[in-house]
Amino acid sequence: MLPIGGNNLTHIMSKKIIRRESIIQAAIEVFSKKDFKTASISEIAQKAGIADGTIYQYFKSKEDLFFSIPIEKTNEFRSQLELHLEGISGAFNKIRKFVWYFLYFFKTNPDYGRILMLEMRVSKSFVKTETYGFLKQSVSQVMNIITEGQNEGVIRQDTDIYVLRHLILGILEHMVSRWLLKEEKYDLLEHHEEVSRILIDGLRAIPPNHLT
Amino acid sequence: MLPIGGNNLTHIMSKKIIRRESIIQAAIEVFSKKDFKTASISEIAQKAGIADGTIYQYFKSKEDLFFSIPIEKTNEFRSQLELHLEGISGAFNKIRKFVWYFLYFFKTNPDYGRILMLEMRVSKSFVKTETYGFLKQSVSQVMNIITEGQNEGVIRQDTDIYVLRHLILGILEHMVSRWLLKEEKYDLLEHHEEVSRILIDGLRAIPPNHLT
Amino acid sequence: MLPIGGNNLTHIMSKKIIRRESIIQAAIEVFSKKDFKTASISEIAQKAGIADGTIYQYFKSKEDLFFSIPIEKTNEFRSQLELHLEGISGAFNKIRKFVWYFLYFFKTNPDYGRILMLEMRVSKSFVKTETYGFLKQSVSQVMNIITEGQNEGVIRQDTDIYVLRHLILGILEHMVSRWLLKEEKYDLLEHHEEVSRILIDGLRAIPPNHLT
Amino acid sequence: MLPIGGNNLTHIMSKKIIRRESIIQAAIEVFSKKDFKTASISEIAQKAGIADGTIYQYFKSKEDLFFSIPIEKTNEFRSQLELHLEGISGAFNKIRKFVWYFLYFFKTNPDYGRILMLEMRVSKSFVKTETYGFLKQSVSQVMNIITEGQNEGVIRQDTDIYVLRHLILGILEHMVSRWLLKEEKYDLLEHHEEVSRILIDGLRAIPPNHLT
DNA sequence: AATGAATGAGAATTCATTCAT
DNA sequence: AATGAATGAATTCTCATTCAT
Repeated sequence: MLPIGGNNLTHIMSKKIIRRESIIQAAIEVFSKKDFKTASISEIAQKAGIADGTIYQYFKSKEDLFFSIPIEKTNEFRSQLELHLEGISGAFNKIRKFVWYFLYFFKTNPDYGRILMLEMRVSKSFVKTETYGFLKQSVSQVMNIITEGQNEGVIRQDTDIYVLRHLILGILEHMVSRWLLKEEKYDLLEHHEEVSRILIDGLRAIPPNHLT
Repeated sequence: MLPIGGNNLTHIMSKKIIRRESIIQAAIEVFSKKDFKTASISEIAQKAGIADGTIYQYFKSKEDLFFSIPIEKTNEFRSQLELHLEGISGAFNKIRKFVWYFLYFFKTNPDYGRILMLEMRVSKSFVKTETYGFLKQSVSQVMNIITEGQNEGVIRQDTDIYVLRHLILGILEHMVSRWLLKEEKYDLLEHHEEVSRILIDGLRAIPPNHLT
Repeated sequence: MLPIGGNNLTHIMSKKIIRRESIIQAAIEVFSKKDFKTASISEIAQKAGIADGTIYQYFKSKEDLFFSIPIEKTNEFRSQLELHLEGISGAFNKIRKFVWYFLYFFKTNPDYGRILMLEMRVSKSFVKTETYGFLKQSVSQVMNIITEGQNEGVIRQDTDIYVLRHLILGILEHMVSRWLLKEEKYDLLEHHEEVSRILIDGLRAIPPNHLT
Repeated sequence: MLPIGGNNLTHIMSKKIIRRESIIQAAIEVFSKKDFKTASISEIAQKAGIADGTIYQYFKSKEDLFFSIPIEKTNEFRSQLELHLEGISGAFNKIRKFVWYFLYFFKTNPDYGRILMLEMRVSKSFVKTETYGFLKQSVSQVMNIITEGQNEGVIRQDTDIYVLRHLILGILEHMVSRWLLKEEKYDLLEHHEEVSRILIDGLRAIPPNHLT
């Protein structure tokens, strides 16, 4: 027979975790439709099926709840990306996969995309958050791939590595943002191959004879 | 001597126009520091040196005022850009100039940049505005340059022209946004040549032998 | 004919002052029935016949409104007291009058009394207010009377003057407080002569032969 | 050996009493820092090392807990006072001792003083409490002393005995209140002799020749 | 045309109290 | 008996907008 106390504790813990996650899920739905100021705690509580006050047992404030959203989502992104990159060799192949996965992730998480791309990414207070630091780390894989490509000799070394990262992420974030603003009316993955191709040609070492 | 009536009318008209512009100028200052919800009509009125109620003689609502900001700024951007492209031949040279001018414009207009890049570009209601359509036109020059390059045979034709445009603007907007969020702590023009080079290599027709 | 502008301005000013006073009057009524925390801005606004928000055009906050109450009341107290002391000579006669007037003032201003005696006088944050300093000044007349009596040689000089002041005010405040807590069921002025007599005997110089 | 059941019961009983007292002790600490409304049950529970809900096993409500505070403290005051008066003869000597003990008690119990003097003494609902009646009894010793003095012929009989009591308690309560509001920055006992002297001179029968 | 006083809807947050475990 | 999660009522203050002057 298992000890009742331990069992009970576990049960309570998981109940708390489940509720916390259900609040975050409700928050994602609400914040993806209205901006931070416009969205209301009441609406989130209602969607989560709990009382307004209960939210404050799990989060210090509306802002705390808001900034808690990316944390689990980022973990999901990062761990899945790792799986997808598994077994792929060559920097360019990895970049192709990264481009695809980035777009795929937001295609399948448009609500979260709206929050991250159209709200947070653009908020000065978010940049000061620790969540932001956490998020930046999470795309550090891009940096690794670039470095790998430079070591392989296939990616140009005449350019600041941060500039290259900005290029890649800038393009991808822009694509996702436009797609969301256009209300997801087309397939976000549609052009992923073309985009990869151009990106890779831009990054490639030993560029072709300049004619211009 | 001109008829007094007409003179008077002109005088009144210009007074109205001048006041309208002074309101917009005040709005740019205020909206660049606070987001749409946080900024207050009162503060704008105070900065413009008029009464709160007076703003409603010139603009239907807070939103109307907000969305009126880009119009004159866009005209300025477009006309100046034309001057800068004057006399330059070759699609790649024009792209280099466009990249430079785009960054230069926001380097010298950071307040407007904050509003356009960190607020409007990301607002669903803005996308539905006629101002948005107007803004899109204003970067149509990029499209012309791309087409020109394709006709010259120097820009790849295997890729959707809209995708190419997104690439260019996505990178530039991303650069400006990051710079603004980092509180303009570095020189926005710092990397403009590297960025142009990579962009052009990515766009270039007859890409080099693929080794990957 | 008087200048319209001036007339108009005066008119507006007095309207603002009148409204301010009507808010304070409503606040006195409400705060005298409920303590600071329990009383609500809504109730005050309703009693003043205006919208909740209007109060915030006249007072920065609930606290600001609360602490604004004593200011005009204190002015009233002080100026009336001066009139009542006019023409009275002799420190003891003045003390008798002061005792009478103090009790009389709160007998005729019980609502204000409840606020001052049962709320403010007992609040640590009030002691830090400038209103508190203002209030202390307002009873400085007591000090003058005591000093006068000491110079006349009729009031004892073996005791700290502040102690004497505390004695007088302590007794009077206590009488008012008890009377208010007992819901004004008896006449506050009932014992004013006895109290004066005892007080004066306590203060008197050349005390009688101590037998104890 | 005593029967186990009885022992156990006693044990349980005392455990309940001890916990009740520890809650009251925690309440004194918390209520002395914040007023009734501002103090929270949560904070009291935390300070007592128990769960919020547990408090409601010992007290009906927050108010009930609040008003339970003075009961034991009053018993302490009364019994100690009796000891201090023991063996002292003469009404004036007793008054001197009473003044001293009153101030001494609050000097050594400032937390309770804050609650009694700055909160309860001023609360209309407290006056209706049975605790209030109990408290009033506890200072009935003053009445006894006054009567004693009148019988001895040393205390004036031309004045209502309740007025005399109010005088004494009013002065003492005022002294304690001021001292607490001034954050105990000086010695509360500093002036106790002067105060006694003046009080006694005020109360004394056959007052000196009135010159006024 | 300009003013600015008045409006009143709206929202985050706190906390005493309950009750299932 | 003890717990502490959940409740939901209650309140201050802000601010876009209106409208009488």
